[in-house]
Amino acid sequence: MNIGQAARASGVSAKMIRYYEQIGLVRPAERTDSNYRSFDEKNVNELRFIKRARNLGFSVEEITNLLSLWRDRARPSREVKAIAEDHVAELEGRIAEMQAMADTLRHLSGCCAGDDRPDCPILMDLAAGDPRPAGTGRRTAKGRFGG
Amino acid sequence: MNIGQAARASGVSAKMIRYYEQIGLVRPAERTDSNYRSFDEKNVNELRFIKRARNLGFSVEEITNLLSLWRDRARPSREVKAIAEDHVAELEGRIAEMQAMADTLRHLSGCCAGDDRPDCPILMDLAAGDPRPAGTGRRTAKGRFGG
DNA sequence: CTTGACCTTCCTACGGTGGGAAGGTCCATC
DNA sequence: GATGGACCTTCCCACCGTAGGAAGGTCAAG
Repeated sequence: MNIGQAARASGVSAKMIRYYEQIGLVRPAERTDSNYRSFDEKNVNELRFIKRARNLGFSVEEITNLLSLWRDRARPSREVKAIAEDHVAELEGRIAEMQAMADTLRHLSGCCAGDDRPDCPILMDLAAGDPRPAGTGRRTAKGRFGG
Repeated sequence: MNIGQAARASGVSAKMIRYYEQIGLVRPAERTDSNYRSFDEKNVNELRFIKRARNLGFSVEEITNLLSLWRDRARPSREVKAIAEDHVAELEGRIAEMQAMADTLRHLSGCCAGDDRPDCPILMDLAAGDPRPAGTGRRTAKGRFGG
């Protein structure tokens, strides 16, 4: 199986398969005589696993851990659950922050006439409002969902 | 006012002030004879405006527009409101996606014993679940809230 | 005059994804 | 056996916003 076929079969782009190999998320694929990567069903299953985990918002780092637990037939489910719960907590934190932003903006929008006149509570708030740090615990890394 | 003082007064780091100048979000600051940037109250107010807009999740691009509306005393509030509403819609979209992820994961976590045994519905789902694309309209750019 | 706090520019990294160039391979068709 | 096109390879660049640090200049206080 070529990288393109593996990509279509797994839903992970060829570009990303190479990237995942490069950063060590998956083991380097076998190579043919002509240096083409070669994939089997097992590889594709792993890629699908990764794809689904990404769709649930897990970072590559978290997936590294999930993958090694997946491969370990003797893993305690406790460890998997812990990763999942941590991730849920992080998601909830980010949701709460964005919810606060959206709430504030909806309120301001509601106060804004939205007509031809220049008076605008949204701009007034931006110009004079308190800093409003959008949640206290600043996220430090891992800009997920980025372009 | 030095860049450091402006940074403390506005809540925007010196690093970011230089960056905002570089990308054209703010006009290049005046310079002293020794090539130090020099800021006045007006500059600091602008930085505070930016800071608050960022805290509400606006992208630099959106802030560019907000700033020019802010400076334009004759702007129609309609335009400001439109930007705000667009942004709220985007926030809501992202919130919904993350909510779906969190819901799925909470469900799976709830099914997982989380003990020493290896049986784990979370891993089972990742290994065999359907692709579950976490919302249909893939976001394309602007990883906000990143590292 | 030294020390240390500040400033300057320039380069690097992060997360994850895509775009594209330059060159090699494989297969089918002429 | 040549040719063309679909594929592969590696390598570099971009995005967004933020931070870290190096190498060197400046300023004020001791």
